[in-house]
Amino acid sequence: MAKVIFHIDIDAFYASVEELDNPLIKGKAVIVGAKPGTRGVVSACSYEARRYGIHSAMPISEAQRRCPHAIFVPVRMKRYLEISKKVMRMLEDAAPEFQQISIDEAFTDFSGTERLLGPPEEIARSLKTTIKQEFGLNISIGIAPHRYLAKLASDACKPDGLLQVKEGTGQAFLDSLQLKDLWGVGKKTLSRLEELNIRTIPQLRSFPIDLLKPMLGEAASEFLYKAVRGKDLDIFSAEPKSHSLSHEVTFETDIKDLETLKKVILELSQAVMDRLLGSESQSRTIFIKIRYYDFSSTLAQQTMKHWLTSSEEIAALALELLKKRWDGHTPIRLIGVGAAQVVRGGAQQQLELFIDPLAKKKRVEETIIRLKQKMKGLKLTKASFIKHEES
DNA sequence: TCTGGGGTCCTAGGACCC
DNA sequence: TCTGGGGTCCTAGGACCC
Repeated sequence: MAKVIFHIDIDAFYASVEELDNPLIKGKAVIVGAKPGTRGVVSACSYEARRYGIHSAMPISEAQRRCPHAIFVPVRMKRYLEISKKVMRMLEDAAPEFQQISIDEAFTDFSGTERLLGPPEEIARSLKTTIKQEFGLNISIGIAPHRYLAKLASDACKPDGLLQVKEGTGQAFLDSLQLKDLWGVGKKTLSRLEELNIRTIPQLRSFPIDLLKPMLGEAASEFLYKAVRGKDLDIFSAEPKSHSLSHEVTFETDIKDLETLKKVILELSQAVMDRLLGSESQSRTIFIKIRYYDFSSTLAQQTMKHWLTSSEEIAALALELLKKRWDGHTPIRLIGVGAAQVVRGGAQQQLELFIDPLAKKKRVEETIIRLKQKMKGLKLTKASFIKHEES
C-alpha cells in the first residue's frame, strides 16, 4: 500500500511572524536579517521582497541596493521558536506520525487513514485552514509516497500551496522541475553536471552512473541516481550519527590582535560549555574555525582522552589550535569554537564512559599477573592477544 | 553581490589493530 | 620478503541545507 507522506512548510516564516506582530508592515517588502550596512546576510524575507530578487543568504548590503524602501528587521529567534512550537504541537496532534525537521518544516505520515479522515488533499486543506485561523500563517503542503518527493512537492507549490504527487507519477513530476530544484543539488553539483552536459532531469536520468561517480563521488552519485527515478531516498529517517555544537562570530572589521581573539574565544568557549551542560551532554573533541580576510577558511580539531569539563579548558585548547594555524598577522574575519562527537549522557552513563582506556588496560594486566601467580601452570593470555594469533 | 550562524554527511589519508 | 583485507578512530576539507 502506498504511503501518504506530507511535507509541511510554513511560508516565509520569520517574515510572516514579523508581519503578524506588526500589522503595519503587512504586505510590504519585509527583510529579516542583519542590520543594513553591516557584514550580515538576509535570514528570510516576505514574498513581496522576493519580487526584487531578494532571498535568504543574500548579503544585506545587496538586499538594500535592490530594495532600498524595504522594511529591515532584526532576527528574533526566541519569538519564532515560540510560535514554531505551537504550530508543531498542533501538527503533531493532528497526525498519526510526525517528524519535525527544522523550525518551520515537518513531515507527517497519514498512511492508511483515508477511511477515517478522508482523502489526503482534504486533510491537507483542513490543516491549512486550521493553521491560518489559529496562527494567521500560510503553509504549503506537498503530499507524496515518500519524504523526498513530498519535500520537492511542497517546494514546487509554495506559497500557500498544496500539491499531491500520486503513486506512479513521480518521474513525470520530477521532469517538470529543474535540476537546481532537486534537494541535495547545490551550486557546485550543478556546475559539475553542466560540465558533463547534463542540464535537465531527464538528461541526468539517462546518464550512466559510473560516469557520474568520478565527478561527484560515490554517495552523491547514488543519491542522484535514485532521486531522478523518484525512488525513496530515506532522507531524515536515520538518527544522526554524531552530533556537534558550535558558536562563531564574524567581526565587523577583520582582526589581527591576539588579545581580542583570546577574549572572543573565551566567550565562545563559555557558550559551548553552557550548552554541553544544559543538554547533559559531553564531548572529547574540540574544534575551531577560522575564516580569513579573503574568505578562505580552515578548521582544526583535537580529540582528548578525557571529557571536556570546563570552559577554561575548552578556551585553552581552542587557543592552542589557533596558534597552530594562524601566523599571527593574517587578518581574521570570523572565529568559531565548537565541540564534536557530542554524546548525551546521564550520570550513570557518564561514569562508564569515564573509565579511561589506559587504566582499564592496566587493570587487565594486573589481573592476569595475579591469576598467573595464583594458579601455577595455567596458560593465560589476554583475549585480544588470542584473537591476534588467529588472524 | 562580497558573502551569518548553526548544523549534517561524505571523502580521503594516516595510524593502529586484528 | 613482499604483501592483505577489513575495521575503527582521527584529522582536514568540501558540499549542502535551513
